[in-house]
Amino acid sequence: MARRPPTITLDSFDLGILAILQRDTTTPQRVIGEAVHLSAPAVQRRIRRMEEAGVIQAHVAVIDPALVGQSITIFVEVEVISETADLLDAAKRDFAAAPEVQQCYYVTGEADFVLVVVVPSMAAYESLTRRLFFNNPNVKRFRTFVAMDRVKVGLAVPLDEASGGSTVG
Amino acid sequence: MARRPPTITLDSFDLGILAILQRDTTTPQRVIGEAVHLSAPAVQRRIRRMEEAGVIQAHVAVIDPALVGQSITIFVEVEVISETADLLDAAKRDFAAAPEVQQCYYVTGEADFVLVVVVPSMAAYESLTRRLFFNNPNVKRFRTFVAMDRVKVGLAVPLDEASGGSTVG
DNA sequence: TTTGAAACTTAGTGATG
DNA sequence: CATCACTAAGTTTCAAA
Repeated sequence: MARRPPTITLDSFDLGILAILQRDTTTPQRVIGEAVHLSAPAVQRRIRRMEEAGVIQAHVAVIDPALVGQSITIFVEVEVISETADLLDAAKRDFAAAPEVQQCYYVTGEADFVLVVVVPSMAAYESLTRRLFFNNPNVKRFRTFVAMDRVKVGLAVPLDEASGGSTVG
Repeated sequence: MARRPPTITLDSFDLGILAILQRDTTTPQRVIGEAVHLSAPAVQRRIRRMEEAGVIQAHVAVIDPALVGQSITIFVEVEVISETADLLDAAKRDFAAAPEVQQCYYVTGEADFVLVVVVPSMAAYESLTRRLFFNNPNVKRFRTFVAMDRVKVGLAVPLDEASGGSTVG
């Protein structure tokens, strides 16, 4: 596991680099350098520094689920009965462990968890609900929202390059 | 824009390659080749083919929102008044255009849209709700779920390598 | 058709000023 | 931080299965 120093300061160069990388990691460092007015080695040093700091968590390929036979995206709100720490942790582990679960957030509000699920069929989803929800005595209820259109999908973070720099701990 | 042929067949080699790339795009083709028992050029040809087919949509860096000053992730359910095609399209365009909106799905069920929003503060979120929801006469109501824990975040698709191959149109 | 081996080209990396 | 030199990876070519 990568160590994460408690704090890191990002200047506008770093934010400019991030803005490019979160759209296309294959961009040559030389081209990035031209865009942010820096040499390629300088760009590389900043990228490595941000990787070590945990700002850049990974470089991944984005796959179209429909083209690999996983054509259904479902949104699930889950409400639990008991919110004791250990029961919550158990639920988190169960949800996160399922490969069909793309994303899982523990939230405030009328629900306790929100999941984004990708499955090949409704039958597969039904099977998943049995495994994750009906089999879990701590799940009070869940609501299903089937996606008819993936209007916008991604993990891109808004990088307001306007603000000079950001120091975060 | 990349053209997308109507159909493509993926064999177990392709699925093996995808399984690696959606976790780490920086893996050298030579290493991928060793993992799936193929030479580096063969791996490269298959990657390019999948890119052209749209199976691989992009290669992106995953950024920790908290470390770039965007520390709040919010989940929003939106219900609209009228579901005519043009009003829906307008809503889709508005939501997708906002950089704070990381993901947007048009869904069935009690809500019409589900959004994943990333903002630096609740004030910024309030401002966003004014812009996207209160200003839009077609938005009936919306419900907010603030994420207290990002249990699992990613776009990784379940690739059941077990199934020999998949043909999708 | 698709593969693997080798040559080639380009990008990533480290040293120096 | 930029320039240069070096290494390693990505890419093309081509012959064979």
